[in-house]
Amino acid sequence: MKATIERLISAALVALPSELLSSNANAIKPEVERTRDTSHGDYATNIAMRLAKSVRLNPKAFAAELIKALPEHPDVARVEIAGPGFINFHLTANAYHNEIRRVLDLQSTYGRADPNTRPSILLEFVSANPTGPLHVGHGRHAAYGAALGNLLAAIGHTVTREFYINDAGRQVDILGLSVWIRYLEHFGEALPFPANGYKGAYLAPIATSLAATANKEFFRGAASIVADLPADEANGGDKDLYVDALIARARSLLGELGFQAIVNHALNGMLADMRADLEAMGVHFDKWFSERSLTTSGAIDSALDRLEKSGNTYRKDGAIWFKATSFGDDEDRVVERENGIRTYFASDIAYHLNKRVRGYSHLIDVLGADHHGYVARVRGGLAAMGEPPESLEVALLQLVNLYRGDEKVAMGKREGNFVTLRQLREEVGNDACRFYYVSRSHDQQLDFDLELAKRRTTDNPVFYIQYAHARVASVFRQLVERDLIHDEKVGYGALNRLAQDHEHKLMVTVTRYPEIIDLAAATRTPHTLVNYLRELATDFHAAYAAGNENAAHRFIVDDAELRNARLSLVLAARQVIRNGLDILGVSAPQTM
RNA sequence: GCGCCCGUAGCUCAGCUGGAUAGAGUACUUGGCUUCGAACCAAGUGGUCGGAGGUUCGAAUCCUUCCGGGCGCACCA
Repeated sequence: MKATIERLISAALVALPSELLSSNANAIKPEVERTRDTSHGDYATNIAMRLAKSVRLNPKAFAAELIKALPEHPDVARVEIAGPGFINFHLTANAYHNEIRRVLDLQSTYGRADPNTRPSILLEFVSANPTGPLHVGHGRHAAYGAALGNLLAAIGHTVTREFYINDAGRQVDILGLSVWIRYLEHFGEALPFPANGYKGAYLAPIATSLAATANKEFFRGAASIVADLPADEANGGDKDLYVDALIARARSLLGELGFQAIVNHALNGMLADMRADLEAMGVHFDKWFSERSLTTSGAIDSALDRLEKSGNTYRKDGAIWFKATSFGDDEDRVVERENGIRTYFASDIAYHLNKRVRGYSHLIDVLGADHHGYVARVRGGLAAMGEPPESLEVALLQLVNLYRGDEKVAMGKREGNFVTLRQLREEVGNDACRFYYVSRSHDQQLDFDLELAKRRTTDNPVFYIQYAHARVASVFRQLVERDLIHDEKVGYGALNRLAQDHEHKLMVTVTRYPEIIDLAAATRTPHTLVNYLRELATDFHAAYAAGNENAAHRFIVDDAELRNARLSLVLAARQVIRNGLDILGVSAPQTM
């Protein structure tokens, strides 16, 4: 409907008398928005106020000219000038009836553009380190990323959802070491747990499965392992030196292959757990991309090559530096250390180059707000390698604070006392979880109240919306009980019988859905959709309650035309609620 | 010190990339179930949009500055 108005205005702009014609009339995209106040009609545009100056006319006079040039359209009942120069469009009732019929015809595709009508997007999110289970912070990334992916797909992008596995580097070695120690304990060989190791209980099952598959293949005596090692933190030493020495000892005792086998076992165990966790949350990834593969495939080599060939690297203090300052970063960055080992940043730019090489024109990274400093660096890397830096878009998500009522739940990752995503989902349920995470703007810190999320009452919006859906289902159950059926043909033809204010309001809100999807996708704000669904549920509940005030306003009435028309409207509302919840990854229940 | 995010009703937050009289939920006050689910609805109370300047037809929104809160500023990932 909005597109229709936009087209009419565009047509009027080029049809204006020549002295009023803007030189770039074809390029001007009219801004059309829903009116907030029904007395202002259905849609309004501010175009006359925007353009008046350039044609040296006051906005109202220009608006009058524009209206003269406006083509006729059956959906438009009348057009008028209001306020400082707004042009207000009043639509016919039939325009809305047609849109309701479209909802019912298109069903789950209502509000969706044709697939592949926009550029392909690589959407990377979560990408948690595989050294610990997903926690509540990752949950926000999962829920946001999944919802954003659905929104982008809904407006016609082809979306590849990707999880970047940080399976290279020291942290992963420490993970393998930690599992190895637990494995040794399994066979009764105890050595003091390194201060820098991963102490969490979540490694126990992985160590147990290692023991089951490998038996004593990796068993070594504690004495031989700790012999001549520097002191750990507990004994007044340095925890980093100690853990690195311990890893080196493990490598020498087990051989590189042996140690790698343990690391891989640990990694696979952690990844399987994260994947299961995410799938249970309804968050699916199309690809799990290994950081290690960047080394083995030579992607890092070729990325650094490209940097060097473009003259954007130099050597200093034995290390290789990238001239990040030439591309807007605060300081230059090391890509290869003195010891010949590449930095994390090296694999990062290689990874983003790889995304481009794989053919994605647009890249979106969903990152924690604490990574904001990293954006300029990676963009700079892309630019230095000859890729457009603006092809990388970054959505920064603010922190999640967990509350139980008024009490903040303390979380420390090192201590291993953080609440996992799995615990959260089990406690509050998946729907409340998915909904809550995306209910606030992503650049706002999120206070996740466990008590509120669990509450099955009106102050919990997820149930409020789901209840609207279940209520429609209940109406149709009632219909069956009364031996009636919904005659869609009659309903389609009788939509003009919907004369009540609350019916009209509901109809208007239902038809806003495609505009909301466009907006939420364009601004990367799933919470826009959340707010809309709440409004839609409100309008539905109001229409429903009208029947409690006055039986003549019920959906199921004796008058067959009216009944079927109302049922059609209610069905359209249900469809839109369902489509919206589907994008958010929240279920639309028939009963509650 | 530099960078990013935030500051809107008692509380939690929206505010459609600058529009018309700033909105929801919650809390509080009041009213509404003998047939479609009251897990609901209706009405009311509640605002210096952190402060001060500026940009223009028009600012909660953009710019500058100050105040307050959060997060970053590695040859860690």
